[in-house]
Amino acid sequence: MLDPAFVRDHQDEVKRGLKSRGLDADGELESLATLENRRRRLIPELEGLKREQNAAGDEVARAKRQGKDASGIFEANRQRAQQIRQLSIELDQVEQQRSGLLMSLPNLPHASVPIGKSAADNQVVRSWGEPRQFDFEPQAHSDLGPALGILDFERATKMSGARFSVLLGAGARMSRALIDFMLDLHTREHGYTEVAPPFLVNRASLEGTGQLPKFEADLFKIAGDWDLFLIPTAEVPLTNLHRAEIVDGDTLPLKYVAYTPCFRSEAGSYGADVRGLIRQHQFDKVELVKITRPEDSYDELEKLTLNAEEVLKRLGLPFQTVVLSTGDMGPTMAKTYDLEVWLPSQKKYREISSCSNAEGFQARRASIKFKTAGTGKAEFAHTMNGSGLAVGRTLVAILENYQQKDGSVVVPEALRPYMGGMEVIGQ
RNA sequence: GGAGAGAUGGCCGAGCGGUUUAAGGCGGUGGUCUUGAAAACCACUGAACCGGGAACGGUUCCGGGGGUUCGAAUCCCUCUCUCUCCGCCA
Repeated sequence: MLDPAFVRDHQDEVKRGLKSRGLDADGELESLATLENRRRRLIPELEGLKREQNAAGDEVARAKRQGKDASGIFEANRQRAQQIRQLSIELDQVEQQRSGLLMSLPNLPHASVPIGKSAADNQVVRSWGEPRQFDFEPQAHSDLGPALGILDFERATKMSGARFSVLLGAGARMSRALIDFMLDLHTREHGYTEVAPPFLVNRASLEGTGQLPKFEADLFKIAGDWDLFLIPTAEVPLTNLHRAEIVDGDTLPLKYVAYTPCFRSEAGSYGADVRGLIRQHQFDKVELVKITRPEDSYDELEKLTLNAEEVLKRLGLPFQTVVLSTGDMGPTMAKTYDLEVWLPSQKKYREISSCSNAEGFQARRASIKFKTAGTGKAEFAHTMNGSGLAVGRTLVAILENYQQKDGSVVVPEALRPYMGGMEVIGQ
């Protein structure tokens, strides 16, 4: 949610920001301004009446104490009470419409974000490593994996349907090793606190991070008399750790890392990606979340992005980091870096991590505030998150980048201690 | 799943229709005293919104929502959560 006071006082800036996302919200902003005015007329009126009501209550109490009859003022009180009821209903409606509009507006892009219409306008900010030159035609992971007996799509379809997968033997082992490796790196070297959160969350949590109310269709909801959803990312439980809290400013930045499975229904087909591990209804991810002071958030976003990049470096996987253009960014985010890993079979860099600063957008929806002892009042924090990394896609990248001519796969050195010293899969 | 008891400020805890502007205590902050500290004493001690340049003033908030009433922390309904006992269970 945008800051209502900022929207009220900076109409043009807000219009411009939303237009850069390709959204013409002039109509919404006008309605919002009207509601804002009505609200600010109603509140003082209502408060004045309540003040009178309080005074009248004292008067009755005083009279009763003195044994007098106070029923003479009851008629006036009754009329005022009726007026208060009516105004309250009116104010309620205004506030509901107002917050509905506010909740529907996306975040404003940060000034450093390139303006563009789509992913084509994203900009590469740096790259690392050189794509390997193969002296044979590299296979896709969706061929390599099944051939090695470590990946099985057909049996997954039998038990769960399309876009699920089964990992077997060294494949399952490598997935577990990757999770361990990533968690160790981020907790021991990057200072994040490991969290094991629930995989089911309520509606309020998803509203806090911005998945609801707009994107319910992308989520798996639990059947029966439950208002619970499978998490689409650990960003949801981690950011909601401090929902409706005022945290001690001295503890900032808060840094959390969690491994969780992620569940996304995302209807529709995506060509070749449907075949392999790239786009699944269920996938594993190690997620980084930070809650920071507003003035530190862009520094912290840079650090968080580097923390995610470090995983790829240690695994020896070539990648590039791109800053998303205004047209390609998610609606809750003010700035997003994607890490894209090299996939030899596609001869392309493909997204493996997304690191974003939501600024105060989620903090306002989820009411995450901080306050430093002695100095002033509670203030909304900034929140950010990034994959560190998507485990399934990392497995894909390893299989494809470390494959050998005979179809075996070398285990990256950094991962061997986590796999009982295994050096090669499939020999 | 069954039976029962609860939810009050940072924490504990009183209040059960109108001097509650939420008693009292603990904790915290500042001060007095002291060479310093402790103790004692004094003062202050949350959030949201509205008006205002600010100082400040006002309204709301006793788990959430709804109702009864001139008036609700207090009465009624409902939801959520917590605790105790029984059953089941990794």
